[in-house]
Amino acid sequence: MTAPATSNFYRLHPRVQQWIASKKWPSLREIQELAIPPILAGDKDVIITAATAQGKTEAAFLPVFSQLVDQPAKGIQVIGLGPLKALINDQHRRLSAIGDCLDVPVCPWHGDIGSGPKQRLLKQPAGVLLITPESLEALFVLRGQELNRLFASLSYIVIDEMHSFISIERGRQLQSLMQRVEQVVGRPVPRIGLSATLGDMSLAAEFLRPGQQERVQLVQSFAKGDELKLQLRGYRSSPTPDPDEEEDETTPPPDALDIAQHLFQSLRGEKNLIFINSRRQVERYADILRNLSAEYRVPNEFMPHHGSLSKELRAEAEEALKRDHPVNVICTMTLEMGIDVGAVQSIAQIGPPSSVASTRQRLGRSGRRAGDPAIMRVYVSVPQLDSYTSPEQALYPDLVQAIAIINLLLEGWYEPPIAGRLHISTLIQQLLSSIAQQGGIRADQAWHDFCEAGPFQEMEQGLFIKLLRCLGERDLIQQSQDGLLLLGLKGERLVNHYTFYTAFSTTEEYRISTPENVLGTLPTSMPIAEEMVLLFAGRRWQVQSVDSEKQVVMVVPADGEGQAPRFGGSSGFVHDRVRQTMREIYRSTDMPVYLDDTAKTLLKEARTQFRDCGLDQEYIVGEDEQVLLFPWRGSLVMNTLQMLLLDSGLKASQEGLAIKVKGVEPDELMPYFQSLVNLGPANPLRLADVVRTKRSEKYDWVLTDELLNHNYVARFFDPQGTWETVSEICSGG
DNA sequence: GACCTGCTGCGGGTTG
Repeated sequence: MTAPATSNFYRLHPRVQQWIASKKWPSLREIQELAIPPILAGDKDVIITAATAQGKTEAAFLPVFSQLVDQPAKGIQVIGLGPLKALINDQHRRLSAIGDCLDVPVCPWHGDIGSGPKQRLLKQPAGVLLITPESLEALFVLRGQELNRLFASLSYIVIDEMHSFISIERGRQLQSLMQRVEQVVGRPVPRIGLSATLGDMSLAAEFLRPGQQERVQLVQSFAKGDELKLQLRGYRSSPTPDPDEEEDETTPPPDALDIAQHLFQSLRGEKNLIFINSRRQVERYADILRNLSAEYRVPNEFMPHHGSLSKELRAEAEEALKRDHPVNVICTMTLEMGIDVGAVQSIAQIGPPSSVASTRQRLGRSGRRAGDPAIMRVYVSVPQLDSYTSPEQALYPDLVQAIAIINLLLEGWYEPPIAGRLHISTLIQQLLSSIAQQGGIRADQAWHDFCEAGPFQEMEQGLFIKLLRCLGERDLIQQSQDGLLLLGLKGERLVNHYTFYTAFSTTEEYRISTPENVLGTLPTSMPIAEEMVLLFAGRRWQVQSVDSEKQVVMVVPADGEGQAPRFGGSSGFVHDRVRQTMREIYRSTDMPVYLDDTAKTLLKEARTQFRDCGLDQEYIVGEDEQVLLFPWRGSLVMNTLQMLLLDSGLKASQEGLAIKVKGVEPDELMPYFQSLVNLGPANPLRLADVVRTKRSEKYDWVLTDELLNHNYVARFFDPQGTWETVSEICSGG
């Protein structure tokens, strides 16, 4: 150890010091030093944030273990929550290495863990429990009466990859579960959150301890990651297809062949990750690259990995990454975090990334060995301009979005958490779960625990009462003589099914299978016919039979051209800041150094097209009988603005960066916008009536129109931001 | 044209 005498190292328990000494680490990392005092103090919540591969897990757990050795107790002392089963397995491996030396048991608990270890822990609760939010939910529902015995001496709650929970249903469930744990033990338990990509620290603190940010201490290391090597490669795609003609689904477009050719030449013989924005594209590239390998008579080193592949096929790709052989895995966000893939030489990203945070997360997969640079190649293609190209497409939005995201990444900015969502669906789950856990709850107590002093602080009391009434009418809950809320018949059925434990909703799927192996799943929304040739799991298959009853698609290996499945789904939100940065890039003349020659030429063209249609001066561009409005804002403002226009009887649709309005002239829109400015921010609830499809969360089917509207507008509208945008457009700023 | 995550109890068979 080269640590100075004042090092916090010496505050750790001697047995923990011994363990560290046995590892022969040259010294503790900065983040590991800094985390020791606040965690040992045990009177505050702590956020630990540092670049990837800086040892955040150890930063949290060295002082946590120190405390456990210092003050041994019966019962579970630490709950470690993680977003992925694979991550929990990985943490278990790393932490039990320490725990074994200190006689502190570490128990993994999730759906793939057999009943043996679970029963042993229930019989003899001790040490560290590593668990998913869903499995913790199951413990509350099924073992409500035993929780006190299990958790009475709980000292810490640790959340791994905290960013992956923030702003989504699962995160709200996690917050609620932490609060319910504290209620069971009757005191606050220090919470420790770990992440590399938290945008706004005060909002991250708000997530960790809602309403009590002052309790949260930030431990941040500014130790820079290693060098970053970056290239953005530009490609021209084929001419925009005639919209009247059917798209040919089986022949790859020339730009995809060019990109695949470059991947093939530059990545073979190494170990790399290739990120693509959709599962369909993963399958297309896997097919092209397999064919290239066959053409050149070399072994295929490209394997697909995405969420619709079976566990076995995914494990195969993961195992290949761990072995000491060249392999390139083509994946969606499935390999953004999770399994330790070891050292990969580089990251490729095909198509524009949609968020800064996920790009940073992907980049963290490369250059993990000290001294190795992180390498990322971004491939973006733009359409060939012809008579079908719209002015919006001629701005090459994909290219400029990729540049905007890279620039924001280099500035160190990440998307902050989204505030204001009601999460009514998750509140329903938590109410039902809490009733199951305790046998019944009082309405006023539930209001206090979940909303007034709990994680659902955006709910107003009036709305909460309406929700209880709605749940009563739908027979999810009922009220007993003495005023206790109990489960209704339907509520009972929901809670007793194993799908209850997840907060997020899922779509119906077919299983796709050969006589020997399950390959994965396909959404039932996809039209499938017998004889059809599909690209799946990096190979070609012919459909033999479809069993709609058992929901199974049987396939056999096939030759010939096939098409990649459409998996459906919706794209992620783009943040306002990304769109505003895009506008700055169009207006600037700076040429980013990481662009290749084609990308430089394309950026120059995009800027010329931006000026030529007057967007350097105006927000609205006229085109015969229709206008394109460029608000330079993210998804929420775009949605709100589109609905405002539709509400006024205008034919408005979203076209990438722009909103297209048919049948008007630019001059006619300005007086309308001026009236919107004068009226002030719109009433979003009235606007929600315009929207036809509002169900997206798990229990939305339960809600009355009024509750559904409230839930929808809190999630998909931004009236204030939209009013500011319209004001900006009117003032010409 | 568009991501991802997760889940229990129980019965019946096999193996040590």
